[in-house]
Amino acid sequence: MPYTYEYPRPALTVDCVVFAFDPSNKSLKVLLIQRLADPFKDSWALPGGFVEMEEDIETAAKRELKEETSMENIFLEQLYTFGTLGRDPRGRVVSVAYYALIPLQKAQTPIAASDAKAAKWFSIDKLPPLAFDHNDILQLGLQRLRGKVRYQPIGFELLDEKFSLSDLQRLYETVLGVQLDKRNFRKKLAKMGVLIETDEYQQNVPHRAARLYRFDKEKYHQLIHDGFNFEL
Amino acid sequence: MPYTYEYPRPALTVDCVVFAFDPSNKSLKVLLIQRLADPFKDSWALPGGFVEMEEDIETAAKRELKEETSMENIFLEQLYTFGTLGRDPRGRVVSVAYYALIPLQKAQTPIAASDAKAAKWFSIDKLPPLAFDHNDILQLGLQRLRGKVRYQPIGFELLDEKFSLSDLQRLYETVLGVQLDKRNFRKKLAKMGVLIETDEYQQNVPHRAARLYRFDKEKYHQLIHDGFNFEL
DNA sequence: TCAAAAGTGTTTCTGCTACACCCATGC
DNA sequence: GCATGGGTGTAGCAGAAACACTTTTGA
Repeated sequence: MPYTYEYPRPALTVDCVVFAFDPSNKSLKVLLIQRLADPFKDSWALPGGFVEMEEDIETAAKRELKEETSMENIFLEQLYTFGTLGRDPRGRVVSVAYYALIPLQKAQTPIAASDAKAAKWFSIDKLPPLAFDHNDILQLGLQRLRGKVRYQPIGFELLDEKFSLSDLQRLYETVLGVQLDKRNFRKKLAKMGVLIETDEYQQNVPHRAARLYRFDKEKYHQLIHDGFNFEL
Repeated sequence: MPYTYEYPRPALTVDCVVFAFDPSNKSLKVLLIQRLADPFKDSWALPGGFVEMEEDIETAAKRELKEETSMENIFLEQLYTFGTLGRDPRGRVVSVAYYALIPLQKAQTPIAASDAKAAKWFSIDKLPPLAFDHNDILQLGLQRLRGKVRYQPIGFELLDEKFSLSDLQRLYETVLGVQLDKRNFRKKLAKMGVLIETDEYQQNVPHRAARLYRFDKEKYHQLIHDGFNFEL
């Protein structure tokens, strides 16, 4: 069933840089799949695939994500469109890259979809060589995450719905690669007033249990509307 | 000469949001073309066109820009890729949008390219209705410009190579939509040390002539390298 | 009782804000 | 000589940074 056009057209794909954060060892992780077929058979690559004709690009990205993680309602934003000649040995392929943030706790063990031999979380400082220009894409995603995390509250997307202040601090320290002062960090967040104190505490920890908080999206949007600026 | 593929493929285009700044009346301008053919014949639209098969996407954007403005070496950055179903009545068309910044002084009168009846600068607060989803694209470009101008020195791209401090201040006031204090603005810039004082002054002004400055790109990149952060 | 992390205030210092007058030039 | 924008310094204040000890819990 062939499709014919008057002028040549590139193929259109999506690729996803999926981040997760493990507070226990302060490591930022990326989801990779191992390719089942050539080109780059057995190489690790970003999850992705072709955009269907009757499907929005972002929908395609969500579909691919669901295949690998069985998760829906994931935080997802467009990152950049890669279309240099020769980036795919099969011919002209333009790829719209997205980045996604998911709470590691909720993420089940990743599933190898039909086009993958395996799917696995990799710590961003222990990455294997990647297929195509996927390393460029991944690095750009990382850069975007680091840039955006400090003036938009997207970091919360990497934590469970309820989290301790120390986990939040560990997240920021990891993503930004800095050391933060506990008291100043808490003071700043308290002043912003976008955290809701719950009555719950950590369970089964071998030390004093930390109180858990939730991010107050409503309040945040209201504050934004009034000209507030989230920062650090 | 038809081209045939096993699966259907969207057409790929580029669209450019081209900004310029007129310090004399503090207005931010956008370049629009008037469409020569259907769909949206006679409507105003962003300059753009199809991406050739053997051409990088950014190269396509530069080519389109050169056709309308006869300028090369323009500041150009990818903005977002628009691909919702139904955004073009002719069928599935995915458009990679770019935004460009050019110094109004250097820009000659825009030229209507082959696909355009006219090309004209519009002040962003007096825009005509636009074809396709081009208003969305334009607004996103504006948002990006406003967001980026405060922590990356891209504003200089909208000024001549040599400019007065007042022009620079007017630019920031216009883009950000705020009023700035002259002394504080100058103090901040002086402290950053990314401006080179020239020995030249404004010509033919009916008042004291302002000294002209240049942006020091070298110095800026060196400072960035040392962990400096441009802001405001 | 020990280990491990949670939780909590004050002081210092730096950087932002607010603010007004004289200067040079063209008409 | 007048109108127009160019150019310059200081004082007060708010917010960031630095910093150490007590509390709770499980083992």
